[in-house]
Amino acid sequence: MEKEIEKITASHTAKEIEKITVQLGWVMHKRLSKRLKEYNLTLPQLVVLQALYQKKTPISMSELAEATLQVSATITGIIDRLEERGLVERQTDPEDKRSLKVALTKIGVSTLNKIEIHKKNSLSKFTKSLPMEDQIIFLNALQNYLSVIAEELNE
Amino acid sequence: MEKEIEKITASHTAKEIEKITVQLGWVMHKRLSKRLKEYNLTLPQLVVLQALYQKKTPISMSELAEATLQVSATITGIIDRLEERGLVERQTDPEDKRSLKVALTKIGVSTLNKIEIHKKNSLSKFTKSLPMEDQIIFLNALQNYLSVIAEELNE
DNA sequence: TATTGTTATACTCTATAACTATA
DNA sequence: TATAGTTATAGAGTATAACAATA
Repeated sequence: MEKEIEKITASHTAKEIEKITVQLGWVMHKRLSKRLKEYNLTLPQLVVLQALYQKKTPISMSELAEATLQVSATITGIIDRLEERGLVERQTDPEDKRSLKVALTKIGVSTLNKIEIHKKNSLSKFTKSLPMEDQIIFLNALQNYLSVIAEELNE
Repeated sequence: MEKEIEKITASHTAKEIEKITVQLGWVMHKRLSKRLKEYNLTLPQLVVLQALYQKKTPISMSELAEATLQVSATITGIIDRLEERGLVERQTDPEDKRSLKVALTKIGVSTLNKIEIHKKNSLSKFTKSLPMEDQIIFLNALQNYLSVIAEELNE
């Protein structure tokens, strides 16, 4: 009987966590978009810029598509607009003339840095009030959750 | 000195949590969209349907816009498409001829239910592996975080 | 005059399919 | 033939501004 209750509760908790995560994602999306507007950027554009930043070295269009969970045609459009504004540049690959490497420009990097500083200044009340220990636990759970969800995407 | 380190770490954790949350939001978005495609629905459409479901009773276009963090012109478009497919309906308000109430139809409710059942069956590995106690802690932290972020949006 | 909702407009994102040029 | 990337196409979402009907 105990076990039965726990099962129900576990299923309920799982659904609740998913629900809250979706809501959180929605609100974060709105919140970030609002902030990005000051830099005339969209969320998909930021995701692309961050993927480039994280990889450190220029990567191909197809690698970029995979890293951002986008289709290659979508990436073409996003890179078109970012390149037009000088935030990234397409570099030809001497090894394979079909392939292109995309690189962040100096303007691209400095724009990302400006956004980071902006972020730092808007440190949320949430983390201010939460004990350090709990912050770490929360962060770890988030990372764990993210990796499981991301893995499930490829099934 | 101790305090200095802790400050840096706290700031770092806050940024990390925000970063992971954005990534989680992005991946959840992709994951949900994939699933919603089977129902020929988009994420903004689901957000609208869920807002209507949550309110229990029909609400006006402007209330719907506020609840979903959208602008009224956007809601007009989304409701247009949902109404065309019979998932919601616009009802005139006898009290105020300018206003409209939007209601879920039977088809709308049953579609939401189908999605819920679908969700239940895809119980993630994450919650399966996490001890019940930790699930509750995680859920509470998520809810707390969501409410703080949502509140900050209105500043 | 103020409010409710729509329309017009312009742009971004998105996926699919067809295509070009290499390999 | 297969792969990398682009283009063409169609549709959804988004915000702003102008608008019509009603309060």
